[in-house]
Amino acid sequence: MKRNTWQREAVRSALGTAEGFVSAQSLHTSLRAAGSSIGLATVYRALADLAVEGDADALQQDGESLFRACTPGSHHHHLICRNCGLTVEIEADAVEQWARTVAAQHGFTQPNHIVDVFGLCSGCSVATPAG
Amino acid sequence: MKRNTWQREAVRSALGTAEGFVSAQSLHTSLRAAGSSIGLATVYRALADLAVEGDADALQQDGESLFRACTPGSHHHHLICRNCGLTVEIEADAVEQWARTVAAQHGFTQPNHIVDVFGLCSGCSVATPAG
DNA sequence: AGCTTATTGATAACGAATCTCATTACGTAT
DNA sequence: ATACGTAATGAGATTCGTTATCAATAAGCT
Repeated sequence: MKRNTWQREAVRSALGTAEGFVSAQSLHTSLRAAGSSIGLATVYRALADLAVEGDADALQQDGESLFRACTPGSHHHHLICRNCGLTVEIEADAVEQWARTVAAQHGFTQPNHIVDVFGLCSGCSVATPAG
Repeated sequence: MKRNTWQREAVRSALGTAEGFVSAQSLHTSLRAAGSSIGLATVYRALADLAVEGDADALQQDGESLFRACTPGSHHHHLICRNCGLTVEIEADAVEQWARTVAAQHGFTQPNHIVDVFGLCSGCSVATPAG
């Protein structure tokens, strides 16, 4: 049976207040800095659960997994600022259909897809020269 | 100055003969099994170089980087079989434009994107029951 | 051939993520 | 309320992919 613990709620809450995608390690550091006694392994476990339940999105960058709270139940992708991590959820039916079509055209079944767009948000575009 | 070594060529060649995406570790193992004395660090370095030069594509899965030889100079994405690793290069101007448009709509500049489609190839679809 | 220095490779070091297992505490039954 | 079974926790050890170290090697130029 699945139990409700304050640790899970702390992770869920901390993930909700984070601006963009966060690593398990940095989330753990934040929680400890805020006075929590939560363990690192528990943060990893809670994040994995949230991702499975659909309450968090995950992406892999530089060999580490990053997580972010997301609106549950809806399939969407992300527009992420390379500089500050600001993230916008985007829906794209056109891309969903394109993925299905391309897969079918090559005889592939049960298609999945990974679609993420990175860039510099308007604020960081001003602060950072092009290059 | 950049130098040409038989090690680089061995990695390039081994990557070219691989069916789908391969990890640095497995590529190293293959090369050693074939009698080469190449070192693991060199394989990592060569793969990183190939990726930078645009002669190899990279993707991250389960916390490890996978590489694959690709047609240089062309921007494209991949349709990858989850089961056997068979990979098809796909071009999609529509997706490129969509990514640029979405980024611009939200004030993002210098857009990048990660787009990969996973599924079961026709062969594996037959062999593997749905689910 | 000689020289400069980029490259190599064995190994150590690093870091993210997982495993271990004794302890804790959630949820239910009493 | 109290007791109980067991899921969950957490400190530390462990695994595993990747990178850094550094002496030895060899590529490319003169």
